[in-house]
Amino acid sequence: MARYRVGLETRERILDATREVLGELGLENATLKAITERAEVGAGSFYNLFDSKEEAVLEVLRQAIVAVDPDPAGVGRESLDDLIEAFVAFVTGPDAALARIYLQMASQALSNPAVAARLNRSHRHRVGRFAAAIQRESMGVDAVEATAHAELLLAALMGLAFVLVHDPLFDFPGHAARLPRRPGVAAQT
Amino acid sequence: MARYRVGLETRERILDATREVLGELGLENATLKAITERAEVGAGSFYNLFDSKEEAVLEVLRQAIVAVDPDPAGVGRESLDDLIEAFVAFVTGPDAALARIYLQMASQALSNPAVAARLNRSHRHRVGRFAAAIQRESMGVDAVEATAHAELLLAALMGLAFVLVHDPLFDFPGHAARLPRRPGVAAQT
DNA sequence: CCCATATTGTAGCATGCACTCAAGATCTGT
DNA sequence: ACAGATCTTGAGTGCATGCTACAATATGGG
Repeated sequence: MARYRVGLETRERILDATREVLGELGLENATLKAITERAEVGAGSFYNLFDSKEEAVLEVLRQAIVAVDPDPAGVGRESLDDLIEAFVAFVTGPDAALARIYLQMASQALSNPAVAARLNRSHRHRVGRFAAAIQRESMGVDAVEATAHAELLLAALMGLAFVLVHDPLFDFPGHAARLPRRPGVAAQT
Repeated sequence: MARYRVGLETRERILDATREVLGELGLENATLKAITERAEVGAGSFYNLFDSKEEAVLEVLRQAIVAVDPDPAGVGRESLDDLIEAFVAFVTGPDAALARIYLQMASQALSNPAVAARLNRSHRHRVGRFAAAIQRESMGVDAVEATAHAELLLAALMGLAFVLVHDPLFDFPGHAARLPRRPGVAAQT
């Protein structure tokens, strides 16, 4: 739709505003008014560049899903520390808005099967990456054990991220650093 | 407001319906219509027993916060296994609706400081209980270390609970059982 | 038997939302 | 500089939905 330079710039400005609003106010309050006011554009301008509000929102949600699992080129090479560090950077870095959006999606999915399925795929993929790194670093660990540990690590990272969002003073990087890098002793049967 | 037996019963029925609707449809879709239909009650009847919709909803949210941290009498006595088991029971047992509601609140809180503060208090209290149990069972662990480990355990439990909600086939109890009961080796500095 | 309470469901009111449109401003290639 | 395409505006439309009140009827209980 956008052909002129100004149009493309406005489009970006609207997407930025959408991302900020989603991160700060949540999906529910991400109304057209909130987005257009933040972007400093008229409603008509929005609809010149997007077919619907949904279109802009979905674009940002896609960004969030991608951002949580960055650098796909590194698959098969990166260390567990790298992966954890990347997650910490995702949550505490400049993309924190996307992280908040991702967490919101996680709960939004409670009552939205389509979102849940999408997140699940993304989640399983990340579990695979973590598990592969674990196996690479801790030999003698079989795939099942590595996957289980990966699941624990990711669950803990997500849980810690929630605490951080509720309490901005929470030392997220410190706790993430304490996470056990290799599977612990087997659980009692 | 309710004086007669039938009134009190209807009140309970409405609260049950509110809990179910909140768990299944989420806070957003917990409309008066949804609640009264589920409870098989007219709208007027609802307002004879509650002053507002908010009143019923808040009552259920309170239930969820209490349910996540049960048996306050046991404080100072229970084992870490007990605490973890209680959380597993909370998430997988008959109160699963309350668990889902609790998880929803966790994200609702992203854009609601009042809710966030309330959850934070509840969370810190549970961290304290977990940390105390850890110290009781693993001697030689100082309070700081125990608290940090408690934070990790609770974060992991929350994270695993989210996975379970997204994927009903997820083996939540199995993964919870794998959680390390004592702090691991100190993190690298 | 009588009054207090409970129940119904429709109607009212307000709100807020996504989206449209006609008119004028701005761009950009030529 | 021109002309047509693109961009922008912002009040306005229509719709959906929500919460709540009310007057009439039914039920409970002492």
